[in-house]
Amino acid sequence: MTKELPKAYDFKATESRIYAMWEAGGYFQPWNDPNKPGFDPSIKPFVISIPPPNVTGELHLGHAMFVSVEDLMIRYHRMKGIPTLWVPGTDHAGIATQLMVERDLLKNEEVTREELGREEFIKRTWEWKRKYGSIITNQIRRLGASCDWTRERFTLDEGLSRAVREAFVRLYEKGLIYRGPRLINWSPGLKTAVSDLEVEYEEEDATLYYFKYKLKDSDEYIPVATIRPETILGDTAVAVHPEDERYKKFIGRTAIVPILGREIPVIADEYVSMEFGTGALKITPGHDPNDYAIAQRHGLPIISMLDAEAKVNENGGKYKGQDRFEARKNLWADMKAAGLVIKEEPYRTTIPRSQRGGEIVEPMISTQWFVKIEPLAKAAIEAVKDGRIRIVPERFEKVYFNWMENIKDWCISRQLWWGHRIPVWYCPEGHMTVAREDPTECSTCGSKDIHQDEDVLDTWFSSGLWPFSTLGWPEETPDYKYFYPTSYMETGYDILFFWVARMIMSGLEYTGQVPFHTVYLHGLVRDEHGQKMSKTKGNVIDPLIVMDEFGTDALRFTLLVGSTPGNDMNLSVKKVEANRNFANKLWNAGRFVISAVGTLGDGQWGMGDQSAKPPAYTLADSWIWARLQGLIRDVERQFQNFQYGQAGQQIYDFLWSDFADWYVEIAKEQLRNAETRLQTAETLARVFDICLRLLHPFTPFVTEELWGHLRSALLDSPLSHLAKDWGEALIVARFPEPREPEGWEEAKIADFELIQEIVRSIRNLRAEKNVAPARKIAATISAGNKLDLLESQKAVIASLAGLDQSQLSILQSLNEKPADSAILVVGAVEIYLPLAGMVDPAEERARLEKELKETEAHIARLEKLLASDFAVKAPPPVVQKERDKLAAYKETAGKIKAQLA
RNA sequence: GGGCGCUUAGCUCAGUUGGUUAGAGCGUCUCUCUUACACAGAGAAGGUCAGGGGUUCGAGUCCCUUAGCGCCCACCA
Repeated sequence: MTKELPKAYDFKATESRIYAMWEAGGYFQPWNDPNKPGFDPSIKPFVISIPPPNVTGELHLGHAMFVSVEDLMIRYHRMKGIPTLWVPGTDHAGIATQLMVERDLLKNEEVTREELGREEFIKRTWEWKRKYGSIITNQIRRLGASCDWTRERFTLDEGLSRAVREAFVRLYEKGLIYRGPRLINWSPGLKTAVSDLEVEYEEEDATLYYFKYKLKDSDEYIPVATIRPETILGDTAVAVHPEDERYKKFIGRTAIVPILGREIPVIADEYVSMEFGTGALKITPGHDPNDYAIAQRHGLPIISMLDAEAKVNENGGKYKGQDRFEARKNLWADMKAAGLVIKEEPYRTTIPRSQRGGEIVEPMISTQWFVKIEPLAKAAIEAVKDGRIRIVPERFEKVYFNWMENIKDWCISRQLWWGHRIPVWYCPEGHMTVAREDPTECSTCGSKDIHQDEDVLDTWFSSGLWPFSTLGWPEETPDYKYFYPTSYMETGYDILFFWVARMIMSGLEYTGQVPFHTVYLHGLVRDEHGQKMSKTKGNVIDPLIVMDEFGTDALRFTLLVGSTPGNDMNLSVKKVEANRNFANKLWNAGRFVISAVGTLGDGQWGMGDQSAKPPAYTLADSWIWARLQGLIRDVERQFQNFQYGQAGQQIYDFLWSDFADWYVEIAKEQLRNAETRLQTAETLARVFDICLRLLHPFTPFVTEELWGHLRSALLDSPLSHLAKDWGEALIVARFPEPREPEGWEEAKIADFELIQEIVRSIRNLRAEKNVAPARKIAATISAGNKLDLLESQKAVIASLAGLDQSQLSILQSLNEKPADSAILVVGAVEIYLPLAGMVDPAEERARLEKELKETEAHIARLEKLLASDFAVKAPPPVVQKERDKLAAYKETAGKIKAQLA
């Protein structure tokens, strides 16, 4: 006897215990490990690198989503018997972490990072990381992530830092990294350069300022419009279109910069649009990318007029020291006073804002480090084009190509402290020493007076190396040799460019191989109405709270089922609740199966007669088995096609509808019968076992728990042979293998479906007539050629339809119709339910007539169909199916007509 | 300005080689605390699959087109 399991699944008592069991049991580590004895290099592993969450992060639904999907992929492959490795780790997240520590310092110690100094600040940040870095990884554990924590990495740890240096130096030596002054995106709040990707363009209300650009020695002027008047201070030309009749005459003349009085040329450039604005353009090469390009073409000087905090610098005359917006106001007022203003008008335009701080990004000239990206991009495009990398869903390949083909050089230096410091040293002579190991002298002149570049690298530079740096690269470690390249890269489509594209480029460049062969992109999780979750909107769903309330399995199942690759999903707590109910349903189905197995050997049912010939399986036994085989085939196909949601949905439906609603109900009856008891318990156990295996990648906790109970129940029972080879934990049990359908399956399914229809039609009528569910009623069935089938299923029909079996007679045909009966027709089967006092002949007639009408409509439709080209052009099996349907309808119609006659 | 996605039951969504009565969950209505489960069971109502056109024997599914919504990319002051 197994001990009684609680009526409701208690996930709280289960999850942490199960997870600890897995982790302690070493199940998360690949069974074929190149660092251990007995390693076989010929077995191909399945590998995923985790998208490393920010080390300072707190769990959100994005994490829950990727963990759910990746853990499903990993568990599925592990259960297929493949050596499986999921490498976990965290990202140092330069800007995010630095900001967080700075804020903390300011709050708690009222000290800025500058006051603290670089060295001390970094020390503090490491302390912070040590203190809080495990929060996120523990939260990921809570989601059930079966990653190999013995291989956990951090982007700033020693090995990865070595990888970053190696990568930098190699690129530099190849001439693919260069340093120089360029127009970059400057974030004045963060006081650092950011890459193009880190700038977000939002359409906002702005003002378009029109003013006069006076010409030298003349009263004439060129009208010019701008959104940022303060940049007038950095103007080095006024440009017009060469064919513009209005301004042609001014080309080559000199204009006077308002207030400053500087003299600048009027130039002609075809970039200028005659239709837009005033048709004349002020050129500020130091603070605008287009102007910068024009200045390059015309050899114009470039003036920077803002400092690192976006305050006007010495080039701005009397506005020096003013903030850019302050200067805008003041300059404009002065120009107004000077009579240079034409007008202002409201204008909608896109404003560049920092992805991180949110403040307006300023284009500025600055000396930074860049990666020459084109050769890298070319190889990365090729890898997807020739199929070495497949992107799922496929439409993102187009997005990928579009971005890669228009990619610009990547600004990789950041004026931050928290990150990988650029491995370049300068001597007083200005020589650069680029080295893998910290040098002690200048490699050119030997000077000992060298200092390292102050900047750190963009965080994405190190995450771009993640799939191989975590495995030991640049060392040819056993892990690297065996597990690289990895298999799937699973992540959100929102970081396709930031991360995926860069991993592909760097993987190809440094390792000469694609870092993974499949990219699977999931969508974003939104709230139940499709709104982006945000703290300000207050619609954030916290996965931790959801897990507390409904359990991890419920959350995982919700995220996996009902969403489609690459599509955003709307999540509501209601859905999670529904899936908590599913976990509970599974639990209780399990309790039933376990108790059925557990009571086998106790003699209560007079069992133990091993000499008796094992009886044939019942129709229900065969049916559920056949349905299960179909399910296994479907699930396998869907896993191959990345249709995890579909697969989960189908398992859900099978479990709830086929297994629980039908088979379990029938099993209750079969368990009461000594002849069918053993086989029923066996079928219950075998089917349920397979369900648990199929479901385990989706809902690992409840399945593992139940499987353990089922296993021990079986081992204590006459069915112990079933569990003999099960092993100790479901996590490493074999995933069901699909089999070719056997010949008998289809017929058994059809037979059972007839029984289902009969039962359903009786239930339906009972409900219609308000027959109390507990009331057993009599019935007479005219079975025609289904006599044998129905006779064999008599007990099933009786118990499921609430009939009194002793008053249920099944005959081939009736000589006389029972009086006072409701009549149901299912194909060729007629069912008479003597419901004295409840049957109104007129009502009955009306019901039958309605049914006849419906049936005849079907017949007409099918006859028409079969008379059309369909019969000749459609594939024969499809046509045959319709013919069979028609025959069934005709039979029904015939029976009803006879009743009505 | 390009590109992509979405539009299916009151709500949120599935529906991948096109197969003929379109599914689920939640919600609604009626019964039932039946010895796995009321986090449940039985039954029911509810959709011209955004509009239009086309291909096909057959279209929610493929093609074209229109509209609405959303997203990504892009240097028009």
